[in-house]
Amino acid sequence: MSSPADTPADGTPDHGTLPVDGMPGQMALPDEPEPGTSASGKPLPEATIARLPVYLRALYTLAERGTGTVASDELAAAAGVNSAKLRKDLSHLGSYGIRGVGYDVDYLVYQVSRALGLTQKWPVVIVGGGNLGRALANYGGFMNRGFKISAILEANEELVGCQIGDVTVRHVGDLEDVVKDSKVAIGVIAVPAESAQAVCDRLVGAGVTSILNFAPLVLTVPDGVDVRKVDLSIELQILAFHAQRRSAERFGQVPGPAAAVEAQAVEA
Amino acid sequence: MSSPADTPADGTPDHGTLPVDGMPGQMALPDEPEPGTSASGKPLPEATIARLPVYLRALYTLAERGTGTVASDELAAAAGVNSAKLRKDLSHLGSYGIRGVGYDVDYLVYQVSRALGLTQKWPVVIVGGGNLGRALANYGGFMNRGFKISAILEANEELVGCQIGDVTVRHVGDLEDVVKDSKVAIGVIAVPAESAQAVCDRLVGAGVTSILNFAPLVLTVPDGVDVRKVDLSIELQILAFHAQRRSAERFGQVPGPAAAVEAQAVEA
DNA sequence: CGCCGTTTGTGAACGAATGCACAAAGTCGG
DNA sequence: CCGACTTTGTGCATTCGTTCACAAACGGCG
Repeated sequence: MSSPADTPADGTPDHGTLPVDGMPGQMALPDEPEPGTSASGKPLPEATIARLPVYLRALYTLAERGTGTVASDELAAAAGVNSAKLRKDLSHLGSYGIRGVGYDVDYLVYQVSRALGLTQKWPVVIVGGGNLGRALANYGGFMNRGFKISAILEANEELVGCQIGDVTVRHVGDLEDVVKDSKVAIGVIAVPAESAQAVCDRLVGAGVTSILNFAPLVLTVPDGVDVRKVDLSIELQILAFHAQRRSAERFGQVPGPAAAVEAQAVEA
Repeated sequence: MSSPADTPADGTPDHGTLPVDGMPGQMALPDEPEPGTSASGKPLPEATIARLPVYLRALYTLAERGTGTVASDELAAAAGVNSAKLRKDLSHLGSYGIRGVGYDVDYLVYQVSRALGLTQKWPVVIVGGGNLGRALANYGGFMNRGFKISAILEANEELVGCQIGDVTVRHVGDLEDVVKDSKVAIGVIAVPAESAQAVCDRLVGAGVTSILNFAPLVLTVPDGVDVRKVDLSIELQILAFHAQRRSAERFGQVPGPAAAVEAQAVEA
């Protein structure tokens, strides 16, 4: 826990050549807050947690570009948020910036990763080897940082045995074995809505406590299981709402999709 | 409020055979609020807008099951939210429930659809014919309600000409033509991060004002263009955070993915 | 060594969203 | 026609999140 032996950026910080993955060499910290709690002992605000991955991605991009330190303004711009918000978010993790200078990129990558629990690789099982499952498996550089695909499972016999990335598709019957053998705690559901609840039940039964659901339905799970959903069409519908709203402002009355474009074309 | 000529469920409601698509027969309304504004003239809360698609999906499910009316409790349960929240959300659209009874399902489907601007079909162009683009095109019943895929565009010559669902993949060079010809107002970016900004610029240049971005980077757009992003890995990272937090509660110290499952197995 | 410009971290004001609890408004049975 | 029961719609208190604005802290320079 303690052992404040070395400073964050130890003596000669080797910016430029950076170990983008894993924690930098010997970065034991002054005092690190408990996982999941802010520096003050209070739990991290949910809104902050949701933004940390965005910051992390921006930080990786900066790191790859060789940026050693970054000010909150720049990082905020790269992440697409307000700089005050960014500073408050980061302050919940601890005081990891240097006044008058900014944040050490590598150091912050490590701190944010640690806060999110990504210093180790979580084994993940993807159920569903269709287009969506394949897209997920190939999400590449970002899926792989902090996660490892233990298996891709599929009911369709024809797909079993296929290679997706460096993972071979196995039959969904192996679900329980995979979860047990690889100590999988996170399951991803990428199957049609009809079979989603059944898959969910099996995942939970096998011991999975975190589920990411891509199927368009509300899953029922027992207490203690964490479900998050990603709906590919909800965001589209929100866009439609705003588009309608914008075009309704130009005209007096109800617009319709086509009118939206005409209005836009007229003004351009 | 005014002109109570026809009740929502007119005389003999033909529940069971329902025109799931489109607005029910002759449901002219007492007074409909402007698109994008609540019944009181104030704009709809953003949080409400984000939940309307969820309600809509739950309503469609109920409608297919032949449910004629539904109480806020049931609908809330089906949508996975608090019933008070649901009622408040719906009240922003207008007073479309019947006290002591509940909501007429078909009628509410129409009202929510109208609020979201889904009474007409928005033409959408999907850029990227990879796994993700295909998954989107096949999202089926929910992608199609309120949206119509004008084209799927792809740079890889080998994929051009393929059939995805009932749409033929065209070359990305046709982007401007497609947008112009079909009066597309919504573009979906499903290409690798490297080319996403370039695609975005072309979409905006062609007149698209709403963009749904699946590429893992922050897009830069001029004012007046609405961008929403869906990041397949962010939700996973949030799950990792909570999983870490849960397992940290059981033990005293920093856990790691494997420990999480062990803890879970022990208690089960 | 002390001053100056810069940038963080945060208290405080504001605004948005949630959830409670209940009156108003409807149905249904008698 | 009335009274009991059900369910909506909403005022209110509270919690959560955002934004402002500034003091405290840092590096660098003369």
